[in-house]
Amino acid sequence: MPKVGMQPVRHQQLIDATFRVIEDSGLSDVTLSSVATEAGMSAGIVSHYFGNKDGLLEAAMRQILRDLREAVLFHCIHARDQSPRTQLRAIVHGNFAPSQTSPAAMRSWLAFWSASLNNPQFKRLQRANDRRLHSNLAYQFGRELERKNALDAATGLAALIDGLWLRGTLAGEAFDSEQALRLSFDFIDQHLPSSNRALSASSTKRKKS
Amino acid sequence: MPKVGMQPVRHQQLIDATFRVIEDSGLSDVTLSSVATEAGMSAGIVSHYFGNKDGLLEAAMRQILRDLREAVLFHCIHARDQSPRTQLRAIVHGNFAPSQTSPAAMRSWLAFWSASLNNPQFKRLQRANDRRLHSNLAYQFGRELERKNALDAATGLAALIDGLWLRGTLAGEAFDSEQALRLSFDFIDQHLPSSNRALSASSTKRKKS
Amino acid sequence: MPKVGMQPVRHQQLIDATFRVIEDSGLSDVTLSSVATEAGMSAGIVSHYFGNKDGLLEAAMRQILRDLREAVLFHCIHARDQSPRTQLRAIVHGNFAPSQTSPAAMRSWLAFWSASLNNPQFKRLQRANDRRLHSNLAYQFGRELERKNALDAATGLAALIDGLWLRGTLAGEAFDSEQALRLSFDFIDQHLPSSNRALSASSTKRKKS
Amino acid sequence: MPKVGMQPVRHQQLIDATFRVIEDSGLSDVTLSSVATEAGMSAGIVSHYFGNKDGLLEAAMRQILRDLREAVLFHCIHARDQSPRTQLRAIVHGNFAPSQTSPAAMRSWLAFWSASLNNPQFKRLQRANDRRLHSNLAYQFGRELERKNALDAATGLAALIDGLWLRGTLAGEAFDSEQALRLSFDFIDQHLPSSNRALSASSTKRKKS
DNA sequence: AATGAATGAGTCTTCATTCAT
DNA sequence: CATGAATGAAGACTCATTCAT
Repeated sequence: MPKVGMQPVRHQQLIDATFRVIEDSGLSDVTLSSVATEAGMSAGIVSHYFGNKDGLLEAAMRQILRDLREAVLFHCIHARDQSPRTQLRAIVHGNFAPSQTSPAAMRSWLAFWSASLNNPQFKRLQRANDRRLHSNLAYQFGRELERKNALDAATGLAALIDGLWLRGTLAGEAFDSEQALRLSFDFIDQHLPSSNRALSASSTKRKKS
Repeated sequence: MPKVGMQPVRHQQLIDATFRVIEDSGLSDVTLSSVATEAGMSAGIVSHYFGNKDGLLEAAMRQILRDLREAVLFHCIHARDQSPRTQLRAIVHGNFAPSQTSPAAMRSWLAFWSASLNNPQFKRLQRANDRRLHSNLAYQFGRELERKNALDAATGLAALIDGLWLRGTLAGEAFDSEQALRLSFDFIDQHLPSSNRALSASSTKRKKS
Repeated sequence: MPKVGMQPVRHQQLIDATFRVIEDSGLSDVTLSSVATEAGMSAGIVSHYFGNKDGLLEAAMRQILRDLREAVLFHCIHARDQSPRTQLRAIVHGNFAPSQTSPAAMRSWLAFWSASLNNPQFKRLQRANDRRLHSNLAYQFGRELERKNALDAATGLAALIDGLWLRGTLAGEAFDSEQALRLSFDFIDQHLPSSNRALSASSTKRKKS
Repeated sequence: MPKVGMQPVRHQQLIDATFRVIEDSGLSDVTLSSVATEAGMSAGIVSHYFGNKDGLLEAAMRQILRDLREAVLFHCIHARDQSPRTQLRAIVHGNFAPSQTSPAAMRSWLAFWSASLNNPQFKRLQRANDRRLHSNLAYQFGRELERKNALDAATGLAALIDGLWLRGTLAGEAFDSEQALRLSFDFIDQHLPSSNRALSASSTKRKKS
């Protein structure tokens, strides 16, 4: 009973199953069988839809990247205003969206990063993503800072975001989004001209002497 | 040609070979054969010395962690003075030491991080390392800041270091130590009380309007 | 050429191949490759069907045990009458049935016995089999003898059967079923009350003095 | 410090170690390393003394056979008298001597039997042993019975002994020597002319009707 | 005499992939 | 469209054996 239009559905089901396997046992346990079983399908199905294992993994990585893009876009669109500070905060928010801080997502990101070091295709996808974040941040910082400083601020904030995310992932506990946001916002405030910084509640205080 | 006292030598040769394989082809290509071949020995030798593959990988990870500890320690000991700012800079310096930013080291770190998500032993080692960095930073910040702010500054700087390191690794080009140091030092200066910050040459400048 | 419903067929083919290998070269030469080759299949097939080597061996042992049960049952059902003497003879007959005295069967039994000393699963199967034989014998002897004597007779006959079987196996020549039956039947006659024994033609004769 | 005359000592130590390994983990775990470790020596020592693994195992089997011969001989020599019945009992006693019913001995016998099916050298040793038992028994029975009957009695008693021994071994509990002796003695009494049998205390009793 | 370092062949097991149905 | 049987290559691990010291 061949059904028409099953392709996109099956694709999605298999990709979702892949993430569940990654979450449960890591990338090294992603076998075509385990994914097929997790998806409730037969062993040969993955090759049928994705050609081979790499095809599946690439599709999974593209999914993750798309999720991130959409999360960032969503926060930027729904931001209170278009000011650099608000937009920067929105970008940060998108990067720490639940879809990115779930255990499955965190494990997958790390796995893909690791894989990207030796897989040209993964590397391409991952670098495009890196550059997009940096360029978005640089654009917003650039609206208030000199280009050189804006680039540094963007590099710093991008690193801070990734670092917070990485340490959160490796910590083994649920991701502390609140702290991540606070530290990122502080960084933004400290780099944007002081008029904005005044609004920040969490400026660093000197120790009582 | 069996010689006595070869154990430590062979250990080191095999661990070095492991890093070379990781650098060339990634953790997933670390095979007992590939390591043995790289080391110019026979296939059974790894099990002979490390019990099994996990034993080898654990030894390799311990090596990396030890290298990092020693790099940090070295910079702290040889720092100009004991001031928080100098010591913080020394810690940063250690984390970006050549032994940590070589392609082999960067790939290995990423591989071990990824593996630590599903390997309890790796996770333990990695978390101990994370905590050491954070506690070192918190101690130095704590000499000038209130405890709460010191902890936040430590978390932020640790994240910034890891993030710079991570993005440098993924960038696929030689690591830009100079930039990493500059951005980290800026972070330190911006969190330590202003008397010290005045010395910083790279303060953020407002865009010429 | 994947066909549906091959499972039971393949199972049997592989078990048969296992027995052939045991017959030809002993249990220690039962290799997944050797079995697969003997069965005309590929190396990975055994794991596919039996999970692992132990699964195959256990299936083979179960087969042997089932064959014995069926041989005994067959002789008991087709026995001339239900008298203890006839039924005991039937049990003996079943134990020396051709399916149990073929070289393949004899080697396999010995191999499994040996293995059962260190393999709990094998030991369980083998002990259940031992107990069944003993309890069957004890039941029949019990119809004519006091319980204590019946148990002793059962133990003795079971031992005699196994011993004849064992020595026949180790002798290296074709199993002498006729002798085994005669000696076993004598044992039965000597333990059942004399009214039955009178029928026996092979009573022990005193040496002519 | 090379010592003279160590050879026989080392030989014995290694053979003893072999039996301990067989007792603990079965013949399949007898590796040159495990034996050497058990003997407190180095890995290469077995090859040094026995040439190769088969040499060790053959020496071990010879030891077991010698132990049996000596146990039988001991009981025959120290028997009360030279009557066939007493001598047959002595032979039985020897076969169930502690040195033969220890767990180590039982496991070793079974292992060697199994191995003898495919190892010509083992088969030779084992068959010589079988024949010796049978011929000893046949000689004693032959002093009272016609040759044909004596041979049958010998075959039956040999089988009974081996069967009792085998079932005792497989039972997994400590060997019940008392029962084995009683059943064997009964067999002897039932085959020797009745004048001797009258002495037997355990004649089979008819069930109370 | 004795050690133990080193080798390399052999075995079990896993898996991506193919393909007849 | 979908299944799952079958293959065969590759990897981890074991172990008998050799041999320089």
